[in-house]
Amino acid sequence: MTETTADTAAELTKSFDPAATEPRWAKRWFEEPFRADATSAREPFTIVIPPPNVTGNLHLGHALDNTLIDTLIRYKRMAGFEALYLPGMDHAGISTQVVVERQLREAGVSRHDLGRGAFVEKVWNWKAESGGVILEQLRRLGVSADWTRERFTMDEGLSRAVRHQFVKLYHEGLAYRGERIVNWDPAAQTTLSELEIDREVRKGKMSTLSYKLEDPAAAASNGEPGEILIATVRPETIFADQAIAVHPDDERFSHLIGMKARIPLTDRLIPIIADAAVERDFGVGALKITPAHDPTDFEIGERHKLSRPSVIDLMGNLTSELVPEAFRGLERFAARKAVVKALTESGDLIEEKDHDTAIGLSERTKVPVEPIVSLQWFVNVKPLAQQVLEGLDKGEMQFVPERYTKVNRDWLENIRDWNISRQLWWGHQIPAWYDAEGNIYVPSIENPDLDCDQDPQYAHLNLRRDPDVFDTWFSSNLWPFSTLGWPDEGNEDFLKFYPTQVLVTGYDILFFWVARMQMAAYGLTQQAPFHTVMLHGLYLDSKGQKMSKSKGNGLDPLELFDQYGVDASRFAFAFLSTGGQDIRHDARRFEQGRNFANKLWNAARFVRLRLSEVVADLPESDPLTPYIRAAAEMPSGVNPRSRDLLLSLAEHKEKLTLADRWIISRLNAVTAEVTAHLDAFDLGAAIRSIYAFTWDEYCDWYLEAAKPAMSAENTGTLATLKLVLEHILKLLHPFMPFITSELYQALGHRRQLAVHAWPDVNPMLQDQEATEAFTRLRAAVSAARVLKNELGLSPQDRLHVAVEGEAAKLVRQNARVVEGIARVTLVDALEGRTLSAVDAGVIIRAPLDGTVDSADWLGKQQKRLVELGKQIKQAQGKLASESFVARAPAEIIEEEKRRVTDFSAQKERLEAVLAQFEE
RNA sequence: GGGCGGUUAGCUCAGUGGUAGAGCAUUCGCUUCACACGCGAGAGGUCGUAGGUUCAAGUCCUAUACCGCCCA
Repeated sequence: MTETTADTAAELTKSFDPAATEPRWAKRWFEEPFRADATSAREPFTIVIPPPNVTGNLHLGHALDNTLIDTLIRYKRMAGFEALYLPGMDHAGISTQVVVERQLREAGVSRHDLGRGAFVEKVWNWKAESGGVILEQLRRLGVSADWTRERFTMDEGLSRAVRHQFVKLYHEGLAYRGERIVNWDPAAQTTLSELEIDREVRKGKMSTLSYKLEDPAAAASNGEPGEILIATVRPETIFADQAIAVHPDDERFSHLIGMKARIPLTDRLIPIIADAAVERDFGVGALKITPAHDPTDFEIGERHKLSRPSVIDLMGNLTSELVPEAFRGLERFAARKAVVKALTESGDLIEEKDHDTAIGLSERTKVPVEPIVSLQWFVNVKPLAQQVLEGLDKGEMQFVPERYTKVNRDWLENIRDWNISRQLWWGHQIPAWYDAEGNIYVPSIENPDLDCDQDPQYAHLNLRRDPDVFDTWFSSNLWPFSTLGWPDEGNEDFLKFYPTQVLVTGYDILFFWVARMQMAAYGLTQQAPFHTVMLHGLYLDSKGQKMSKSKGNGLDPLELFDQYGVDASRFAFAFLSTGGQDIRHDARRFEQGRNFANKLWNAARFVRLRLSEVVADLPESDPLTPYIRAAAEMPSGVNPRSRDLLLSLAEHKEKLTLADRWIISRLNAVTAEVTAHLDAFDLGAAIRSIYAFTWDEYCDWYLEAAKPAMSAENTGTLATLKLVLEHILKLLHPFMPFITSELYQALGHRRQLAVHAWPDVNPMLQDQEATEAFTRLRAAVSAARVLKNELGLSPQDRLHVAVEGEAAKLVRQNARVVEGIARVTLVDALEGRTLSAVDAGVIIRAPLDGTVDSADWLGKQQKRLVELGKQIKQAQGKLASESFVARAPAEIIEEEKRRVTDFSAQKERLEAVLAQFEE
């Protein structure tokens, strides 16, 4: 319906269509990535992404993570930093191997049929074909990553880093091979890390068993003479018992310590020992100690020098000389039943009661994890943890929110040795070799890259390489520096971009990943890997529950992108992320983002439309003309820098209306606010601030106030319209990169918004006078609107109103604005009875006609009077208090005085208005 | 058992010392020439409970209840 000539730019569509905009920019940002320049003089700002699994799909946690990262990166890039967003993936040892093995199984082959070399090749092929979907999904999010620096933990360089790490730790004596208790997955036949285990509470039984004392004359107070009762949830492991433990201060048992008792169903005697780790309240107070099958028992066993025979094999079956023949070969859960039955028959089972037992399930195979003692590679991480703790003491790293510092510390202070070997084929094979006697050979510090079986000095030994690979965390712990070229510390990327500035991730991997990166970084690079750790909460479903595959309550971010748009989703993520709090999914936030995008789109559309209508009539001599014209005739080469323009507008206030001056002043304040929030990593506060300014001030008030001044001669207003919009786009760009890029281009800019400078804050732009005056105008408009509402008028009806009060003059001077926004006509005086609305400094009167229910109206005004009276009394009360006047700061006292004056004036006026109804 | 977080409008959440906020929902009125993914005007909270500090407490301290998470 708007008449546009052929040479003006294409119109923007009536509403924002993410699908028409987002794919174009996403493609561009992938094909022309934001390459960080290691040779620039700019200060670096680096964030490495938490590498997702190569097998993974994008879930909301990733989307949240990367939105926050990209927001910080885009902000810092605009603020003049050499910003590097480094993407990549990890090889996810067990998950990937499980995926490929499943495929093989479907084809009727096992990995053993193929052999190691061929299997690993298969995995690489799988990766090439179907791995890394997640990075493609990530691109939809519009991240400004440097894709030329994409890394994978199995890459040559990163593999070399892993090898160097191991060699160094080995020669320092920190990496060692030994028998320790590990988490064993009997189905996958490998050890697991804690993160690969799902903890669940299941209904189980706690059994009370009777162990007969060697000395029948002795007696424990918790049973019959000659026996001691113990509690256990795993009766099938009694054959591996090495002791019975009681608390040293527990008087029920103190006389028994040092005695022996017989394991039921066997003839074996075990000692009764005292250990403070025993919980006196648990069960009957005494525990059987089975060092080979329980982590706590293992530690107690260490303290008491107990041996640790195992009765459960790697398949999860009972197989040991210690096991009576009747149970030998039984699967562990079948064995439990059989043992319980036998104990019942022998009378040694005293009681069995329901007990909620925490069990661990293998995340990949869903099989209960078996703690077993096994010969594995471990790292003694205590010295490394110590270095991290010292770094924390020196303030070399900060956590946002700060409270996580303590969690980090506690974990580092109570750390256990780390099992790093995995019985898998996919991963970094451990560079350790063994000779016939079992002696260990590891490459030298001087030449870590030389395999021992290739080393001439070992040629005669016929060395065999350890078949195991490292835990995936043993490579992802190097991520902040292995991705930047380490161990080559002379590498220009490493020199420029390490250490990184911020790490953004969920608090759930604080221990697994963050702490391990800290330890690796201090150990290998002698410094902190990042200055700030920004932790966000978990993304929960709308009921507040964790999302999981087993619950089936997962939400697909890609569907949210389809439904609301990516910008809207990013808006929601930022809006919802406050203070590391968990985030409960709320579709309304996505709708809000979508609506906001549309609002902004239409504001821009409106501004462009109006500018294009007047473009032909713009005065050629006016320096603002080219700038205004550029917005209407895109793309244009002539588009002065908005920073300079802003300053020149501030210097030439005569070209500006009150509204122009007000919005520029507000823009300046909001820029300061948003910048401060971003610097404090409070992205939620930043986006809220931009949202409120854009909608409530720019759209609702400024655009309306500017409408009467949108003609060719008012170049100041025309320029302000465009200028403020451009600044909004800049402030919003880190959060909503697609729509802002699109609109910025539509305002006549050739270079994409992402590479433009972040707006400055300039005290010169503050305009207190304009702000106060415009606030009065707003009050007048609101008052007039209230009257129109009370009179039941439709918006088009031109109500005649009169203005009184101290701001009356101001309102008359700006009659055009007030009349335009409120759709009223200002008149000098009104006759007869009037309704009125009273606000700070203004009173708006309108003639009372027959349509209004005056009793209703009067009732409302009476209520208002009472309210005002209360406020006045409250403020007066404060001022009457000696202690308040003596101790409160002067400005607060002034504020209270002002309130009294203000409210009293309002009250008086209202009373005067009401007086006319009293005849 | 130890630690942490939460408890604010019907719902989901902001708000760290100075007159209680947002989005949605709700009531009334609007196809007002950017936007009904919208505009205008309303209604709706003694901020879990009990003490305390302070001129002033949703905000700080102590205790307590309930919900959730982490560690053992």
